[in-house]
Amino acid sequence: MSYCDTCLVRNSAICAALDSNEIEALNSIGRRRHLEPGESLVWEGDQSVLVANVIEGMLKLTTGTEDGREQIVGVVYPADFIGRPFGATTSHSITALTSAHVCVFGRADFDRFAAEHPALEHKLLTRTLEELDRTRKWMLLLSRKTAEEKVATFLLEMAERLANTACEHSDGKNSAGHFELPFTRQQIGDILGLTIETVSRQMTQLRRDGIIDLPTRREVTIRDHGALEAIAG
Amino acid sequence: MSYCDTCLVRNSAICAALDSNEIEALNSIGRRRHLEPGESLVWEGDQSVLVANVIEGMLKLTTGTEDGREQIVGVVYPADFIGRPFGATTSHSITALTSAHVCVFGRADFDRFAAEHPALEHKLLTRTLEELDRTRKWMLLLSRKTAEEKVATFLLEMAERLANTACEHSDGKNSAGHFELPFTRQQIGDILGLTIETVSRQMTQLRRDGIIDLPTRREVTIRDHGALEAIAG
DNA sequence: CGCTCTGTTGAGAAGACTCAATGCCTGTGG
DNA sequence: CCACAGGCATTGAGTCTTCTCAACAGAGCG
Repeated sequence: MSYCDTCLVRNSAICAALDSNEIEALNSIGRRRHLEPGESLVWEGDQSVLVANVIEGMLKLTTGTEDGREQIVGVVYPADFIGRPFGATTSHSITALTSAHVCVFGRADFDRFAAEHPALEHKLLTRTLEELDRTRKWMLLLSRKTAEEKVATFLLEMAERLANTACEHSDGKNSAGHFELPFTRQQIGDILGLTIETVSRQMTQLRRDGIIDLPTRREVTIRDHGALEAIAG
Repeated sequence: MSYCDTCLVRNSAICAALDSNEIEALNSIGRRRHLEPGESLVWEGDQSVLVANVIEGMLKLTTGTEDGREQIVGVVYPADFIGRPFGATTSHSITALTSAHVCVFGRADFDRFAAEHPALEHKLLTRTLEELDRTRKWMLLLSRKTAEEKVATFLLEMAERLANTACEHSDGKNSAGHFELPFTRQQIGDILGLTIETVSRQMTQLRRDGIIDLPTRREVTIRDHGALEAIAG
C-alpha cells in the first residue's frame, strides 16, 4: 500500500505526470517527513542531498549575507516542489513556517528516476519556468518599489493566494476581502526587503487611510481593493 | 547545408544535447536573426510567440512599472537560451545591448520539438534551474545590500564573466584584473537597482580608495581583489 | 499576575535619490 | 583641422525615505 494513494497533493504535485505504476516506483524511493515550525530541511550552501514535494504547510526559501541579513527568496505551498535536482549545492535554506509534511527523495535517486521519466521532467521544467517568472517579477518589487508599494503589493498577493485556499477549506476565515496572515511582521519584512518597523508603519498608515483594517495582528480586511491596487503600482 | 555546422555555440547551447540528425531537424524550424543594439526581440506582456538561442552578443531581460521605472532581471550571453517556452505570455522584454545574432524558433514549433526530445528538455531544465539560482542570489543583493556592496559585487561578477570570454577571444582586453565594461552607467544602475549618480559615486569612491582604477569610462582595473571581495560582503 | 514574545510608535541618523551644473569624449560639419 | 553639438559621466547640494535605536503596548501563557 502506497502512501501516495492517500496523498493530498497526488493530482496537483509533479506526481500528476505519472501513472499508477510509476507512482509506485517513485513512492518506493521516497519517504514522508514532518517538520515543526522553524525546523529546516536544507541549509544554504549544503551539498544538495535531497529534494521533496510539499504535502502540507508552508515553507520559506532564504538566503543571507555573512553578517546576518536575511532575504526570503520564495515561499512554497502544498504541491510545490523543493530542493535542487541536477546540481551539486543548494543556493538557499528551506525552513518550515508552519507545521509541515513533505515527501522526501534522495537527490541522486530522484535524478535517476527523473531521467527515466520525461513526463516528470517536463512537469518540473514548466514549474521551474513559472517560478523563474515569479521570481523576476519580485525583483522589480525589491529594487524599485517604495515601502508603501511593497506592502500594498504584498497584501494583494496574499489576498489572492488565500482566497484560493479558502474555497478548498471553507473555514470562512479567508474570503475575498478578509484573510489571516500566515506571517509574522519580521517574515513580511524579510519577504519585502524591509525592516519590521517599516512594515508596521506602512500597515498602520493604510489602516489610517481607511484602505485596510487590522482587527487583530494576524488578520487583514481589505476595505478598498481599488485604492490598494492603485498604491501597489 | 545547415547553419548549425558553422554555429559558434553549437557545442555549448542547448543544442549540444542533440545528435546531428536531430540538429538538422531543429535547424529546419529555426532561422537566424540579427539585432541592432537597442532593438527588442520580445516585449513584456506579449504573447510568447518565439524563443531563441543567443549566438553572439549580449541581451538584457527587463521588466518595469507603469510609471517607467525599469529593472534588468537578467543579462544573457552567447549560448544562453531566451524566451518563454510552454507558457502563454512573456514576463519580460528582451533587448539587445550589443549587436547580436540569435537563432529564433516559433514557440509552438519549439514546444513540439522539445516534447519529442527529452534530452533537449533536460538540458533546458538544468539551465533554467541554474538561472533560478542566479536570480535568487541577485534578490539578496537588490534588497539587502548597500550601494557600495552592490557595485563591488557587480565588478567582481563582471571580472569573472569576462575573464572567461578573454580566454576564447584572446584579444588581451580582458585579463584577470582588467576588463572593458559592456554596460553604460545607466544599465549598471538598472541591473543593481540604483540611480546612475549613485553608481558613479561608488565607482569614484572605490577608485579614490585605490581598490580599482578607471583608465577610461568603459575600462576597469581591479587593483585589490581581496578588498573588493571584502566590500562585496 | 508577571513574563515573554510580537508588534507599534517615536526621534534621530544615514543612505540613496532628485535636481542642477559641469566636464569629457565622439563624431560631424564647416 | 578645429569648433561645436549631443550623449554619457561626474560632482555637488539639498531632500526624502528608510533604517537604527529605544521605549512602550498588547496578547498569550505559565
